[in-house]
Amino acid sequence: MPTTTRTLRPASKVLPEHARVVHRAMVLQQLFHGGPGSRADLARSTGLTRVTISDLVGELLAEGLVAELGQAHEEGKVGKRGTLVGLRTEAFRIVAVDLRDDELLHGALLDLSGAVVDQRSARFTEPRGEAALADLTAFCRALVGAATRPVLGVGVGSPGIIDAGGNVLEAPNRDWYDLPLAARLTEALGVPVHVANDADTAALGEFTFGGASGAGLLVLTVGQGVGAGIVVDGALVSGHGHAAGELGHVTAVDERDDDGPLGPPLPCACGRTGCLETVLALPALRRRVAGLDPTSADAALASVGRRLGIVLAPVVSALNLAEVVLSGPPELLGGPLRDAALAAIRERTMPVTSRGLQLRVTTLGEAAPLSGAAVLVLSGQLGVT
Amino acid sequence: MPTTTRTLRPASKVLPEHARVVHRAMVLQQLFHGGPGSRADLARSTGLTRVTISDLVGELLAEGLVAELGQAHEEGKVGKRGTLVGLRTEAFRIVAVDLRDDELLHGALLDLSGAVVDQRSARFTEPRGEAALADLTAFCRALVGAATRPVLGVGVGSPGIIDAGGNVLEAPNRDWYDLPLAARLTEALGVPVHVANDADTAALGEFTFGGASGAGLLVLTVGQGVGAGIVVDGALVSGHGHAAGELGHVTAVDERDDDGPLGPPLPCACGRTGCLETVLALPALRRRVAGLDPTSADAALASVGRRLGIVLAPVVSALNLAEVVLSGPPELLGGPLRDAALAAIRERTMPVTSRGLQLRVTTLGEAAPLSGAAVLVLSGQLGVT
DNA sequence: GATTGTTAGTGAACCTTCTTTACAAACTCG
DNA sequence: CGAGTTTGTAAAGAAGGTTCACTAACAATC
Repeated sequence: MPTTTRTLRPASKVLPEHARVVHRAMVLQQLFHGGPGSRADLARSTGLTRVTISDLVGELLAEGLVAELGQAHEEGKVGKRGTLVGLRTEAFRIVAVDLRDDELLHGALLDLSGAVVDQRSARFTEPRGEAALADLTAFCRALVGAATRPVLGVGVGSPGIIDAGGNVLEAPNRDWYDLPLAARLTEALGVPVHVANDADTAALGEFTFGGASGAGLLVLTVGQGVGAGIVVDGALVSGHGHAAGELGHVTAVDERDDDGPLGPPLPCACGRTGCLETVLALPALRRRVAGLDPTSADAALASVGRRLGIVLAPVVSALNLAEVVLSGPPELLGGPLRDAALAAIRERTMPVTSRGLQLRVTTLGEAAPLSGAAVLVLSGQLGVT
Repeated sequence: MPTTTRTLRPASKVLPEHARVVHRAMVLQQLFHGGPGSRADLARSTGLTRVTISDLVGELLAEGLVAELGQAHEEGKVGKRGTLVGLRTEAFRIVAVDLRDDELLHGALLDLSGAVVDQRSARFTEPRGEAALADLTAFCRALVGAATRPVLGVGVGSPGIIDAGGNVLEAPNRDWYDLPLAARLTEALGVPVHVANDADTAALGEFTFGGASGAGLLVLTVGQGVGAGIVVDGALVSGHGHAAGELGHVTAVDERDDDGPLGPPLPCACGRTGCLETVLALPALRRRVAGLDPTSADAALASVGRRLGIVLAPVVSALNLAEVVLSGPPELLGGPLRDAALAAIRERTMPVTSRGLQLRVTTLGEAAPLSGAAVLVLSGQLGVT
């Protein structure tokens, strides 16, 4: 009897063509992360036979997704040289859109390696409701039109609660409720569209391009608001109700913190007080350090970092995370804030938990949300992450 | 192009026989949860064809796992009556062992429905090291020998950090380090053995028998220590380093809580102070309420509940959990403690997070850890959860 | 009571995809 | 140059699913 993995609820049946999809994805995944290789190399790294790999590669060649790159040259190796096969990263384009900003639509064209080929922005005529959707559609259409190569798909990172099918359940910022955004855009553009929460796309971007281990990753996006995307055991956590990662409105400042360096809990847009967002969102951070001398500013940032660490400690412990990534301006998040957060986490969790923990600021910078949206497409269309 | 689910890293190849295993598990799963049904019923609920189901059922009949139970009788339905097929829950036994106690080994024989058929305990001659392993082996052997039906497997819930292969990475209470417990026991007993962390087995038990939704479940085990098992998106969270759920040693009481009803942070066995365990573990709870009149005792329990809620709030938010279950004595955990914890969580998280949240004490009672260990076997051997 | 329509279960033929086996081509090394 | 390796592909075989076709059993209706 085979030792099954500890994955419960298999849910849906398995057909030969599903196996094909999985194996295809494995080949693409290997080429994506491992770079070009011979068919024999692919066979070894995937565990499939050379025969099967030949067949799959033939299929991918026909679709134009991969190309033969000539002979492998390795000195001192006996035997026939393999034919290198590589992903044609330059032959396709991905459209990525970031909807986090209330005023500007941010978008980019990327190739399959995730490199940004073209980047542009547009102003919302109206950032809410059907008008916003119309703006978004036009923006996407323009990006798709600007592509000089076939477009593999469109990835959109949007604030709000979004299910796995790309339906926006609620996005107060855009006044969207129960909007089948992916379906609407797919229909309008004639191109596959994938939509996910902006923090989730950030997490995907970090997972794929940020060198994240994938064993347990939390990406905290710090902007107008605060959100989080979580990858556990190689999969995004969506949560019951698809609202996982809503860390921005967890209480971080108590009444009893009155006397502390942070001052009393501040009122939050959500109607409560002391939410993490009231101290960690960019406007709050900027306000807090404005006009302070460097030493005081550092102390102020550290006090925010400490509160962040206190909120994160239970999450890090519960999930035994390997990595926490702060996504936002490094000049605010990178220094004392990060250090204080990490110190607080270490202080408040077991060594076994904090021992392997990394806490760092994203290395992807500005492009992070767009890279993540691109991963949405890579994952959805090619099975590559 | 098929819309793949958002599961990243397919990892391993898919063969026809894997498909068979999955489909077999789907049939068993349906019979387990849905009770007996005709082959046609199974075809409808699994999505497989009647032909395939016939084939699979034939295989299961031959193995003795299922039996035909006569004709289905439904009034007012046209057509031939189906032959009911049901799991032979009485025909096999599962051995479940709970290693949480430092003095006693707890074990049981269960049938495939999870009902306890026989229950027994034994005293450790020595609860640590190789001696403890010898005790455990003998105890298991006795249970397996006592079974009057074929034993499907042995499930063990143990404290400590345990990987998916049943290797105990570290279990200080038993002085076990890097012990391949599942392999050792399998070899000694000649029966498949599955081992997991006690909190994880508790979570599995709750997931399977406690009517948990499965969309997001955290089971907090409160005993000598405090641990947690987490099921997210239908799978146990193991964590980088397999140490997920280590909530017992998250700081829950701060220095600044000195003046509060809980008093100053207490020293913890782990060397730090103010850990959740120092207020929530059973000894701590009992000590706190000892000799108090009911009103004061309730207040004391509520103050502990509040600290628990504060620790859980970030976790509940981050994972958008559907359900938190407290596993332990209901007389301590059920009343004011639970209420205060839930109140604290509601107070400190967004409505969208707390709205769908259930917080309750386990309904499985004493049998919870053993049921969970049994699920380990059901899951490992039959794919049923 | 015969007929009609529906449902259950199974056998036969076929499809897909993987594997095993076999082989030619290309390369290194002695 | 022969021996041994490695690559890539063709042909045959195995596993497990599906569709199609059929028989059996049953309710309802004429």
